[in-house]
Amino acid sequence: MANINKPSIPKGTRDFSPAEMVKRNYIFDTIKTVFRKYGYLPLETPAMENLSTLLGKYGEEGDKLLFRILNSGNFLQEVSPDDLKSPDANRLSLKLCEKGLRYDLTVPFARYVVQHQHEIAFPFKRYQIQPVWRADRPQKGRYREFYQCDADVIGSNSLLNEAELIQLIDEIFTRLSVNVKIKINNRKILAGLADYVGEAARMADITIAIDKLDKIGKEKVFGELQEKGFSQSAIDKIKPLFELKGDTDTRLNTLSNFFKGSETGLKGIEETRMLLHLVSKIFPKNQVEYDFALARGLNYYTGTIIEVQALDVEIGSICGGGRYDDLTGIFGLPGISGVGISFGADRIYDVMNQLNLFPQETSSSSVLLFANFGAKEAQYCLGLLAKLRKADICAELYPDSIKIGKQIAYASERGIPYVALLGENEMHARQITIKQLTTGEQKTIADTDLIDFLKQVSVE
RNA sequence: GUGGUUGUAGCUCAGUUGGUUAGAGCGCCAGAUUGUGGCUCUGGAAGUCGCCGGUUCGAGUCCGGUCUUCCACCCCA
Repeated sequence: MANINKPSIPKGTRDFSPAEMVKRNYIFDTIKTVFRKYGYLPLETPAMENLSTLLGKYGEEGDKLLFRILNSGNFLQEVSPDDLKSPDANRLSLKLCEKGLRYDLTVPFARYVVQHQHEIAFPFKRYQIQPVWRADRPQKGRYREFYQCDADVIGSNSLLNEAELIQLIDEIFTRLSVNVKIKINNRKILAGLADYVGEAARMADITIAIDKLDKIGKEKVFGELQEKGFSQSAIDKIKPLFELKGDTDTRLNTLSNFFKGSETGLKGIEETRMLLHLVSKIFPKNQVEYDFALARGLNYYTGTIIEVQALDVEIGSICGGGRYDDLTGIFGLPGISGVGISFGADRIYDVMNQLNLFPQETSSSSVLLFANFGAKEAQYCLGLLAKLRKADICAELYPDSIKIGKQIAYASERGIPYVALLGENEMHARQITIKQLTTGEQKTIADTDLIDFLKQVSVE
């Protein structure tokens, strides 16, 4: 084993083995099936986008996490000595790179909608399942390449869309047997809050701090607000809002008293009430609740925000989304409202793996392996194999004529349940000896009965 | 991006204050069994101790750098 260079993959990326792919595809297939059922159409966009499409859409933090692609050819052409001396690395990178890997699926989708606006029938419902890349520092459940499964509807203001998405979330997690809590909130309420404390311009800081409530507790949230320079009087005004008690109606009513002066805040409360009402009509199997502290980082959300949490495993959110009123405005098409959600397939995988929720499936699809007894016998098997395949039975022939024991061990390892032993004796008698690997049982049948035998066996 | 952490055989891990040829279990390969996997027995292969450099007569062990792993921040799926 003289390895010149140990092979490896970049930090935060993964290989998926066949066994893992079977499980991953189970998740993707479930999600896709439900997306289609609700009328969402497939869409794919390139792995790379122009940096101008991506920059500035995810906040300052997000810009840092974009993977940039070095220009081809003489990429130093545009660079001046001043650029190299400048402490602003970003300035240099803009001259070296004009493309970047996509950071999420929503922004490329917005780009697509604007670019193809004349071909699209609005409201446009699309789903998209593709990897995205972030130059984040990896941790458990956090990768630099991971898949997002998005469903968005753009070109409609109706809260029916939000309700439908919640129904869709509910159905997908029910199908996957993952117990979840679906939390909703509204950015307008958070804007109302910022309004209320007289810091309307600093809503982002407030929401980021509030988002941590679950994790660090309210004292630390106040501490963080203080650190960020909010006045004590502003913080004192926020405090009572953290003490909201009672059911959702009561809490929303209390809030609306606070927000009397804020039109936006009241609108948010109204929307939330309406959405909860609509959701009550679809009888979700999972819990749907209003969460005042839900904020979500992405700053393009303007209305409803949604986040889904697994109940039985400690992990970040496994699905999230919301309404963005003007995402396409940046690309020159203002006034089009959209709402969408994104499933984090990798985290869903982790959750299901920990809870053992994947259905039992063999990693091999073949039910039968013909052992290879030699050139003559192997050729004889080809005919039988062709018949099996014509009958849509997955079967294969071991390609090399090695020890039978090895071939059986191979089938066993592959999870193939039956091995056909067809040597000279069987060949002349037009028979097949079939060994079932789970039990070790073995019996000889006429070769004309093979298809019936396998069909019967696969029904069991 | 900040602070910490990890790396020894395919895998999980030992390896004493720096001292000969770096070990174990599992796995792998071969044979016992030339047409029968799992069990058993016998034998075997496999490691530039993450990488680069330094200190030393001597480094898996100490120091620096770098990459990787995981964790807490930041942020997020």
